[in-house]
Amino acid sequence: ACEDSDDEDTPLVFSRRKTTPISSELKNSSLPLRNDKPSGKLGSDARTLNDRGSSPLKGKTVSSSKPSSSKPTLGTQKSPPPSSRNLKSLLSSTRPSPSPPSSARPSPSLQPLSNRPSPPSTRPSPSPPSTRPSPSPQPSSNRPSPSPLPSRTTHSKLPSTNGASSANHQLKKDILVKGEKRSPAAVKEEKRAPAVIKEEKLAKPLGDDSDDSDDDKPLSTRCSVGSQKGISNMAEGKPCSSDSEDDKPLCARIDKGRATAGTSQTQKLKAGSVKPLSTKLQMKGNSGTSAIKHDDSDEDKPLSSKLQQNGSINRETQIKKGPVSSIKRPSADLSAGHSSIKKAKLSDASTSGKAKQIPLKARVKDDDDHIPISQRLNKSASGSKSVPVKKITKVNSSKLKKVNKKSKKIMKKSSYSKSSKELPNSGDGQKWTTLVHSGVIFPPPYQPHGVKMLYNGKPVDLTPEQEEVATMYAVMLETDYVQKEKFNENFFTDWKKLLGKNHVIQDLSKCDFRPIHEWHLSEKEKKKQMTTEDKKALKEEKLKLEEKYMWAIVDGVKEKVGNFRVEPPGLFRGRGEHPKMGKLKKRIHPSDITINIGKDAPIPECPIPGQSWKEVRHDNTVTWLAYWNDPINPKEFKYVFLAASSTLKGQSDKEKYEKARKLKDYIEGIRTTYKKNFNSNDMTRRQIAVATYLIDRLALRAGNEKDDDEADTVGCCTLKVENVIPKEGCILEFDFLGKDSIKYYKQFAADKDVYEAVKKFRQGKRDGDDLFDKLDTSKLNAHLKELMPGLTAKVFRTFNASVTLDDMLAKGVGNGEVPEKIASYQHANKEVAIICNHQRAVSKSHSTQMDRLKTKIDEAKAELTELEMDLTRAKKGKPPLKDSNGKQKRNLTPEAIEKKILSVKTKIDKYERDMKSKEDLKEIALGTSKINYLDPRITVAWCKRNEVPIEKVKLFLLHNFPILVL
DNA sequence: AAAAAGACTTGGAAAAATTTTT
DNA sequence: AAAAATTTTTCCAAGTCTTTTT
Repeated sequence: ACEDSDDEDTPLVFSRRKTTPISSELKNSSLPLRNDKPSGKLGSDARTLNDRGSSPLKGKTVSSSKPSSSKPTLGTQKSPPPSSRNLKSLLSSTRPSPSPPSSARPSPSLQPLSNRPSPPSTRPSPSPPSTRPSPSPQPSSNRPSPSPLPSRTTHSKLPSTNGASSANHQLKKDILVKGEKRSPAAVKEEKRAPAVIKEEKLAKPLGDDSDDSDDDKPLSTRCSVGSQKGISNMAEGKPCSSDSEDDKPLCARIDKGRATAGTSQTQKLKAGSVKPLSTKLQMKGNSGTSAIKHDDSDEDKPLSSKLQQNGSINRETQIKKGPVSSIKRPSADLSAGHSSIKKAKLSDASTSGKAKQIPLKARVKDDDDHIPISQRLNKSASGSKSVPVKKITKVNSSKLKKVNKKSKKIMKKSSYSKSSKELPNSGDGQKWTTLVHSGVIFPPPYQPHGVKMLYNGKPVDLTPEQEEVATMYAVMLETDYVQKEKFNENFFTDWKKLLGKNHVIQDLSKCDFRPIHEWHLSEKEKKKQMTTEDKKALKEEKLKLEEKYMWAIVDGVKEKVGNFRVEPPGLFRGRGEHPKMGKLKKRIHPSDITINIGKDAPIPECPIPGQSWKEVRHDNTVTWLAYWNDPINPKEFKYVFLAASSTLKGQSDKEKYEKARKLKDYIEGIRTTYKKNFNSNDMTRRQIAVATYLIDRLALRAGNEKDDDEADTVGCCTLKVENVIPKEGCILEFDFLGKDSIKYYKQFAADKDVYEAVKKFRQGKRDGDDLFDKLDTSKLNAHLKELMPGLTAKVFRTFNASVTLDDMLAKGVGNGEVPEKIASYQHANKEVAIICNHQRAVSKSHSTQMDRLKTKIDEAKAELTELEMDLTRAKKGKPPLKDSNGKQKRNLTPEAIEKKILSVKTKIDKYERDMKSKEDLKEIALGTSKINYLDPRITVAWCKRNEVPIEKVKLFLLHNFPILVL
């Protein structure tokens, strides 16, 4: 009975496709495709627009993507933009709850605990705050010698507050639909939908069903329930976890104590913080108000329930508002418009939006496709300009309807059977039925520049091949790589092969690449100096050349291709201490490339005359369009896939989030299970239990085995004895290099049993030995799969992210203005990034920028002082003093001066906030979590609840949210 | 069962595009 | 107009996890 989720999804998917075909001018247009654009990919759309794109079609000028976000007044007040509606409907919950969004929900407040001042990071490590991957040697991981200090910056970030409890979620409640009108057709569609939803509900294990039901129920009920729950949860939350003890207080304390001076904030401990998810989850299950079955269930479970609800809701809404949805989806809209109808803009003002006129090419021509999402959103928000928007009319709706129906049916059938996995592809793993694309594009051949490098101070003649490689090195002269021995060694080895044994160049240290480097710089400068027009012309030319490679037609739908450019030759830039850094990555030729394409599709012509593809396949069980063997690691492949905005990717993305949601229903049982095994006599079981615990609580990666010819990094299963140090008070200190050689440092207050188990696992081993000697990822995942179908270690990361996001957002934003709300969203995003340990190097200009802000604040403060003086004098009827330049200022009334004072104060506050947030985020990377971890549905629901236009949350512009869109 | 293949997702940094400030 | 700051894309490396082979 799990399948429900699928059902939900389905509709969406279909809708996209339905979106109707747009005729894009692209060559492909002839085909029967629909277009991609609207459909699913928001992000893509945006890009398209910007880029060049695609073409514009009917002349509408599409406003470029940007416009939307920026300036225009927020869309909030105005009638909700179409897009928003859609989203809302989707996410939001179900029904049109009459209640006003915000008001209804229970206040999230509750957790007194949380405030812990997060102490500055403590970490003992003297590590210089400098950025991370400093080449500094400290391979803690391997050797026996325990690594001294973490060289890189580590950040252990603790989430300061813990979100442990958090209120529950009121997502559902929030959802309101603003009154948009739906087209009749839409309505009809809606009706159908319901059935599907119900089914889904049933399927879920725990309380899912209830969720749905809840939706239906009256708001009031829900609300009350929700609030109660919230409370209960809170209470429960703490208690339940033994963690609670450890977590917060201790950790915090500890951290502080140990805190090292250097990097501060980031590295705080996080024990407490980590947990949130779990606690929440647990709470749910337990939550008290049992009386109301359904309701409770929904509300009780914070995340899961919410999510589920959302999902279900979304569907419903969507369905109901068929029209609306169509609107949202760019595609749909587009489609409609495209063919015949491109009437004017939508009726609503919103749609009209002012399009910014972006010089971007993309929109220029065809636009339909591209415009979609972003625009819509934007438009509504921004004012209205007259941009012609396509209207979605009956036609669309009708089309949509049809499609939906079909889709629904299909979905049901297929998805039904299997609950979890393969929604998209019908059973056998088939990924597509027809696939048409143009292959790949190759980098231009090398153009010798003739600039001579020096050897022993004398110019050296090089053949073009030799010069090409020398240039690759010369270009990297300002990077850290050239300081690394391994890099130089590998480079010289490969270059020497080209030079030949008896070449004059025998020693890299006698080589002087600066002439070539300078040439490179001047070329760069030249480019920079080109006039805008020339640049534009150049770009267009490139676009024209690449245009046909940018699209593929999958099952009749035009989709964007991700990386159709074959990687150019270069020197391998591995991360961390990669043994292969500096090796020559040789040029890829057509004879290295295998193409995958539909059986009936024309085989792409090989772009290089006289050469041919290595192979052409017609494998519809995979999604790649082409691949070649990685020259650095011949056993591995480089694939050409569709862009993230494609339906195919969107689908799997959705499945990913769906799986995380499902985990909520199982998490309690899983936790109970592993706790039981913490003391198991069976060492393998015990290790699995502890590893699962760490993955659950700390969101660690699985940790597959690695070869010796890769950088030495670890994940959970490959943790070494030296990476986990038991400290006083049940504290475990984690210190290791994870993916991309990013340092992970955290002091974590573990369960007593886990703490003891770790000590036991360490016994009799040396620093470099595996902590979990009886474990590897396949065993761990095999075990997880027994607990929940489809469960693997990485699902916990997504799950943790969802719980954290949900929790943080549930805390509420008060009644601040939109910018404040956005800040709270960003804060939530930051917590997720912290949990996932997503870090970035501090930018070189960081300190400069901070200084600059500081100066501004000082200036503003000086101004404030002066104004206050003027005010005092004005009240006494005296004229203001002269300003710093000795000029006489105008006489102002006290009221006017007070007004000025207020504005200066506001300005100061803003600067201070900016400064704080900049400092807080200097080493945290938000991008990855935004793109890969934040469930768009949660974001959309939050936006609705808080009346924040989603375009304000950049997330949406970035990717496809097919999901949301659903 | 374990190693090798294969296919796809996740990540940080660099580059490019935009926007804001000077 | 130029420079600086920011945001968005691109690039491609580095993981995860599944499937196939040995």
